[in-house]
Amino acid sequence: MAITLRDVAREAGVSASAVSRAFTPGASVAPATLARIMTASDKLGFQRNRLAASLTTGRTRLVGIVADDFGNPFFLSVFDLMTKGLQTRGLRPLLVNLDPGTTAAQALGMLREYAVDAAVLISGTLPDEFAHSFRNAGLPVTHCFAKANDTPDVPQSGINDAAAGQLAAATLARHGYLNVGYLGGPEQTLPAQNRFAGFKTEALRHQAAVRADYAEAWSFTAGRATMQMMLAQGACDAYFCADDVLAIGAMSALQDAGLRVPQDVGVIGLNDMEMAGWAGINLTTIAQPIADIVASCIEQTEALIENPGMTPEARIFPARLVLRGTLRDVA
Amino acid sequence: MAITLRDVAREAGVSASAVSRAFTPGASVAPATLARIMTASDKLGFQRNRLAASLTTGRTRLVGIVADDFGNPFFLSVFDLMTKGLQTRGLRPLLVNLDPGTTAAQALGMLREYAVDAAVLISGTLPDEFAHSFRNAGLPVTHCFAKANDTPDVPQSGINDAAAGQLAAATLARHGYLNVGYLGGPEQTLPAQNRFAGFKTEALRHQAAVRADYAEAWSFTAGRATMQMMLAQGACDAYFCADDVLAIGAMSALQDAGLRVPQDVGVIGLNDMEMAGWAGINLTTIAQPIADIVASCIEQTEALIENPGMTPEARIFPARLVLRGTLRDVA
DNA sequence: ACAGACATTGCAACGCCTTGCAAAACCTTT
DNA sequence: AAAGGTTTTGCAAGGCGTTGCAATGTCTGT
Repeated sequence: MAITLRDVAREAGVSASAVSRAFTPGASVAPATLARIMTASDKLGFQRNRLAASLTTGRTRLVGIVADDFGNPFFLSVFDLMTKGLQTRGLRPLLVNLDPGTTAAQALGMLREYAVDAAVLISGTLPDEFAHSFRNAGLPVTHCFAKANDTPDVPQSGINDAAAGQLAAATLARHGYLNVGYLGGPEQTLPAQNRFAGFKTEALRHQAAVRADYAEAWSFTAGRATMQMMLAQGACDAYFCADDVLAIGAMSALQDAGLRVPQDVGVIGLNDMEMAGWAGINLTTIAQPIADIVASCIEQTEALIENPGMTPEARIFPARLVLRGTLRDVA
Repeated sequence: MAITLRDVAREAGVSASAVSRAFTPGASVAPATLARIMTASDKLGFQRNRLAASLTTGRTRLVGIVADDFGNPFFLSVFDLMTKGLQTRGLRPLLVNLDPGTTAAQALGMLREYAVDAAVLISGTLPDEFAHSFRNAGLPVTHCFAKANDTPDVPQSGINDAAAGQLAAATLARHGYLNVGYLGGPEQTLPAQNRFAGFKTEALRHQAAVRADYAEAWSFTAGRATMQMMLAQGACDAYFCADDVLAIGAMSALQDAGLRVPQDVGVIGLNDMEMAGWAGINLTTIAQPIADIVASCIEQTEALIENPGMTPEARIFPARLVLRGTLRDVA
């Protein structure tokens, strides 16, 4: 059916090895032979089968992308950057979309079945177990948007969540808010915890009163519902929402409660997803440098494939304040 | 390095064929043997290499997902459904993210290199050339959210864009709008054209005045900019925006111009993406039944893999009106 | 207990490509 | 023109599974 190496070899009057070498950068082929092979190959429409090649090379150039949150638009840009980034390096993304029931072992099975060269975890909410069990199985794995430990056991790239929380608190303090609330994502997720930790200590340093609540999910609806609950117990001056979608949901609850942002209440988000900049939302937020993070993660993945023994490093990128219209002016 | 069939065979004291058959549903293996093999396999942590298998079976169970719009949040749900749907059928999505420069031939190459069993095109804006050249190369291909011809040359699933446009026009008429505008996506894309065609004829049937403009992209910013232009030439009573993101952008422009929705101007979108239902947006829109469309497309893909000669069919799904708060009440 | 039917198993070849090795071809150099 | 050094090339084995075929084993009915 499909055209094989041998078809091309026959057509060009050379051996199969010659053809193989013609398609292997750096292999030794005489220019004239190369030309003949290329002509034959083009004529026949040959495309070498990377998977057959992988049998001997042990490399598929397939990278497993494992993700569990296709609900948050933030990740759309991440997938875009990630897939394009991999592609330009000649790597191909194989998607594994975890639904809540999927175990680490199952996910690992899906990846091993296709002999991926590496896996990258895209998620702030995936339990460590995934990274662990992949690594224990000898599968190179990196973590993108991870919790960012100092001594991680797999390479990771992301922001320092605690520092981002701290930045949020400092910003609110600078704008004169002294009674502040934290609206996190699901409590058992690391980012929700770490962002709060940084937020809290910094807020306390400014003598602010702090309260916290956690949404059921990183979603508009959950953010809105949680803010409604928080309001029932009295409003704060300002809220730090651990994610922009959460913040947008929260603002919708504030509006319904007749509170104006920023006149009555201040709001600051995190992620700086595209929507945060839309007129009508105009959310002040803390930006993750996602292009840098994704690029770094790809680099780490490539490095890890080359050298699986490499000691894992946490690459921390600076979060940046993006001032828009949801905080009152500095006094 | 990795555990192979033969390792398991040795451990279980059987031949390699036996092990292969143990993992092939429907093959003939004695229960006792099967049990021994499974024990050995579990003990060793064997995972069969589908890619090696594909060499002889000619099937990789890999499906290429080719998409070109990672900007529109609408597609996030589509990817979610598509990848999960494929996974549950034991198919694995290999992503090809087209950037504007990528040619059909390049995309085809990426897919053939990995011997995908089929490709599914997810996009309303991809030129026909992609479907054509894939099919000509003998690669089974289906089109999801396609223009939906009556006699397509590849299987496709989607709504009837013209009918959706018609529904929009009829809805606006029912709500008493007689001076209506159409805000489409890029003019050269089929959905933008077809939605307008249906919209226009139906609007004219109701004696409405119709005007149209096309945005540069299917994005908030483009929708907003286009609406600003349209307003400069005098406002209509109501607008049909060919996509929800466009509609949200348009509403932001309307608001800036001091026009209230729905009191001064009506807006109706298309897609019913999650965000359309958010409090604060509350967009009246026309829903695509995306779960059905995606499921149908997966079915078609499987069918096409089984039987590549199958005559392609266009499966058209009904678009449905979702009434929210951006049209004034029916008189 | 035996012929016949059927289920189970192993052998060996095959799928497509890569690669170590040795032979062949080509250049230099003297 | 021969020796010696480089490049190029082909051979053959190998990677991991599948599968047609023939051989073996098991069970049925009589």
